[in-house]
Amino acid sequence: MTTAPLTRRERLRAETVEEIQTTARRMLVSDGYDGLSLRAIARAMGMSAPALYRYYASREELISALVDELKIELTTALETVRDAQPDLVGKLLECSREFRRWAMAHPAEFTLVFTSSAIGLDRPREDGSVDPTGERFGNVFGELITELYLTRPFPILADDEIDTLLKDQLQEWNDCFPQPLPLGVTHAFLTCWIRLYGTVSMEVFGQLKFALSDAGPMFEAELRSLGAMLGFGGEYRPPSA
Amino acid sequence: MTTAPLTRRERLRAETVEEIQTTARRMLVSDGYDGLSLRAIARAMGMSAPALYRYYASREELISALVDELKIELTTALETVRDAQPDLVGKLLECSREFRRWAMAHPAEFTLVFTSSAIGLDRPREDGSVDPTGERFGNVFGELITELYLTRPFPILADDEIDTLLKDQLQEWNDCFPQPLPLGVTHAFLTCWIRLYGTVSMEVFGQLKFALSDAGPMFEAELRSLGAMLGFGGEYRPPSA
DNA sequence: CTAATCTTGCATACATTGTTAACTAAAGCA
DNA sequence: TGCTTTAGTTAACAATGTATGCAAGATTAG
Repeated sequence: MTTAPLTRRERLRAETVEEIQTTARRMLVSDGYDGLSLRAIARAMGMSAPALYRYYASREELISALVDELKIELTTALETVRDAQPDLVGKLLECSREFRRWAMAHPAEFTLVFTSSAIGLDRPREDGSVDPTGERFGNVFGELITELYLTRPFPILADDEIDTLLKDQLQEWNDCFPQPLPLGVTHAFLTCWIRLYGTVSMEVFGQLKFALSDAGPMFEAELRSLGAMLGFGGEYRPPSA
Repeated sequence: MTTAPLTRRERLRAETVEEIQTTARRMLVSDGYDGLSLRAIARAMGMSAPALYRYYASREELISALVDELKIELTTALETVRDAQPDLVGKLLECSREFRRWAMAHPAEFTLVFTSSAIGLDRPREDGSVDPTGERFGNVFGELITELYLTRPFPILADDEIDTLLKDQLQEWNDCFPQPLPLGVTHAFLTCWIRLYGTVSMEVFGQLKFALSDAGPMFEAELRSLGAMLGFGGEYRPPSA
């Protein structure tokens, strides 16, 4: 983007902001969401609490920034895994696995990010624009499904098999895409995403414990089933690790 | 259960407990989870905050009790809808819809109940027993799927199509059931539950807004698809209302 | 180089929270 | 009648988010 000839002050400020974020994250991980207090962060940094107000207007804003940073980290992890895979099927399988891997490795962070709306963060942006971080995250899977369909189309619902009300909404969303796609593809993407997100979030939130002690194999089974739905069932392969 | 000849004091106490719960719920709905403070509840009841400690050992315990009451309310709503439907397909469709309906009508309560593990409530019970409320809730759908399979079996995975690790876990869970079932049924139940819960929770948590302005039609599409998976695709019927 | 300004931090203060302790009055029971 | 249990009170403590005003350092203008 814009080449940044940082002045000395700006550099120090950026470093402080960075330290605040990492400290906040450390507190989140060690003490949970409740331990994520301004004063605790300041204390851990050897600062006074009001000093943090030089960097964030409120605790809420600080946490929002943290959420954003975590979303970016997760997205970057997905993109890295994607770019390391040679073929499309590998990209889809490994990105899905990386999503779960990240969630399981960072349950506190995952919980914060994906319940931020429930906590009251993630208020709709005042200027009505789209959250760019969220969009970049969504694009990882969106682009993969798109490319999959364009290069080796999988069976989808015909337009007249989709309920009218749903069709209108899918159409509206579709209109935001760079290239137009059959609505059935959009629908398939949503279904897949619901199952992927559902499985992972239920596991992290402990909502599968009633049935499964380790949801990993169930996740793989879902993945296999999703692969079949997307027409590459035969090319499913277990995780390399 | 046990016939309860309530003494006067016990009756008054029960009424107070009841009032605390309803007040707490009112605060939750009006002010969100953050507004759910001991002092606010006491204030709204015209009591002093420490008085609440005669009824609950801590704020956390009070909220846990509220979560439990809400779970019971939701489960009862599901059971009522189930018992009002004459046939099995109707029970399954309408129970699923009632789950979503309750969630949409009570988003604050739904969020509290289904993120309670994320908040740190729902700690495993000290005596290692199973949460009876959770079990009763799970049984609603569990029993319906069971009866569905027993009366009109749907296609399931054969045992040797299920990964060994997963099979072991399903078997272990299966052993808790009154009647033994093929593991494929258990697996189908989990898949369905993940999609049902996934769709509803994502809608309530605002995680589908990026694509859909009203997730109702998508929910119906999921329901139709689940019905097909369970062998009653042809008998799908739209909501009566 | 000096003086004005901007930035970053501090200590203090305030209202609010969960929780504990000490106390009081009423209810129930011998 | 007297003793115990219960349900409530007020006062206090520690911790939180946040607002204010001040001091010292960094940066910049003249």
